[in-house]
Amino acid sequence: MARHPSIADDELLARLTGVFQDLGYAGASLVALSEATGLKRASLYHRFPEGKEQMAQEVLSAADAWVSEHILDPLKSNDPPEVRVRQMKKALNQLYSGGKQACLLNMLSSADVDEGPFSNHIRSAFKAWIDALIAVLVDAGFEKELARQRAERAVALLHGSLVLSRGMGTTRPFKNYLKDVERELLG
Amino acid sequence: MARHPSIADDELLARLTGVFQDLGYAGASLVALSEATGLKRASLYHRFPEGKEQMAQEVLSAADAWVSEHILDPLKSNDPPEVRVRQMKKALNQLYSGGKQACLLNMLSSADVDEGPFSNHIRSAFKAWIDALIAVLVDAGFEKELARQRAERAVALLHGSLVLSRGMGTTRPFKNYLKDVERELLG
DNA sequence: GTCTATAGTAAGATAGAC
DNA sequence: GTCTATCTTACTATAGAC
Repeated sequence: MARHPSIADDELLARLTGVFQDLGYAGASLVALSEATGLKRASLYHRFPEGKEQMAQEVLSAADAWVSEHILDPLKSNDPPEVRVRQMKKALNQLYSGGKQACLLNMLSSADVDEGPFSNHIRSAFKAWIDALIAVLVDAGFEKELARQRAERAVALLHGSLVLSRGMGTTRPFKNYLKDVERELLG
Repeated sequence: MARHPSIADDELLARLTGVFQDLGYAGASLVALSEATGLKRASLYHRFPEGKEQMAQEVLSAADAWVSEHILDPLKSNDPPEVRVRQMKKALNQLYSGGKQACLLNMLSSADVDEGPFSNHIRSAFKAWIDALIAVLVDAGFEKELARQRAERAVALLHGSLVLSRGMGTTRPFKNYLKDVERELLG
C-alpha cells in the first residue's frame, strides 16, 4: 500500500516552507519537517534525496516562482504605477500571512555567513525585487537614482516591519507598512 | 596552572555575541562558540553552568546594557533632538560594525516561534528603543501618535536595512539608512 | 511512496585531572 | 580556570520490508 503520494508536492513544499520560516535553516530539524508534513523522515529523503539542503533549495525556488507570478510580473505590467503597487500589496499580505510569518530570505540568511548554499539565491531574489520596483518608479516619473533609493528603502522597510512584527509579537508593524507602502513609494 | 581567566568576561561575551549574530541560536554550536572564544567546551560550561541558553541570555543582557548606555540614555538627554539622533547614529554604526553584523534581536528571534526563552527580552528591547525615540520626537514637537508611527518606522527601517545588507552582501543599505535617519525621524 | 529499524555523526553536557 | 576524556542525547541519513 501507499503506492501514491499521501501529500501533493505543492502542499508538501508549503508545509516545509512554514517550518523554515519559523525556525530557520539550522533550527529546522528533520523531526520538525517530518511532523509538519506528516511524512516520516525516510519518506522525505525519498522525495529529497539530498536531504535538508535540497528541501530548502526547493522551498526557495517555489517561493521565487510564487513571487515572480504574484509580485514581479504584476510590477512589470503596463498598468499605472499605483495599480501595480496595489497588486504587490495584496500579494505581500498573502505571502507573509498578514505579518504572522517571517521572510524566508531573512530566515535562510542565517545559514550562510560568508558564502553559504543560499547566498546567491537570496541575493538575486532581493535584487530582482528592487529592480522591479525601480522600473515602476521610473515609469512614475522618478529620476533613476532616486528611484533606486526609494525601491531599496521600501524593500528594507518591508523586511524590517516583519522583523519587528515577529520580535514584538504583533502584526501591527507589518500592517502599518502595507497601509503606507503606496505613499512610501510614489508619494 | 591556568588558575586565572585566559580571556576577560567582556571579551568573552563579545566573541559569543559575534557567533550568535552570525549563526543565530540554533546555528551557534558549542564547537563554534568554543573556537570563537578560544575556550574549550568544558571551560564554557564552567563560566555558564546552564550552557548555551545562559550564554545567549548573558549576551542579550550585555547588549542591553550597551544599548542603554550608548543609545537610550543619550536619546533621553536634554540635548536638542538633532544632537540626540546624531549620537544614536554613531552608536548604531559601532553596534552593527557599519552594517557588517546582523542584529542580535533578529537572529535570536528565530529560536522562539510562540514563546521562547528570549521572547520577553526581545520584545522589551524593541519597545524600549521605540519609546525612547517617541520621546525625542515628542520633544521635537510631533504629535504623539505621529511620533509613535515615525519611531516604529525608523526602527523597522534600521532592521530591514541590516537584513538587506546581509542578504545582498553589501553594507550599502545600512549606510544609506544611517545617512537618512535624521531626516527620516525629524524631517 | 511510505514505513520501521538502524546506522553514523554531531550536538549538548558532565567528571575529574591539573 | 582550563583541560582531556567521556557520556547522552538529538540529528542526519540509509537499508530494506510492504
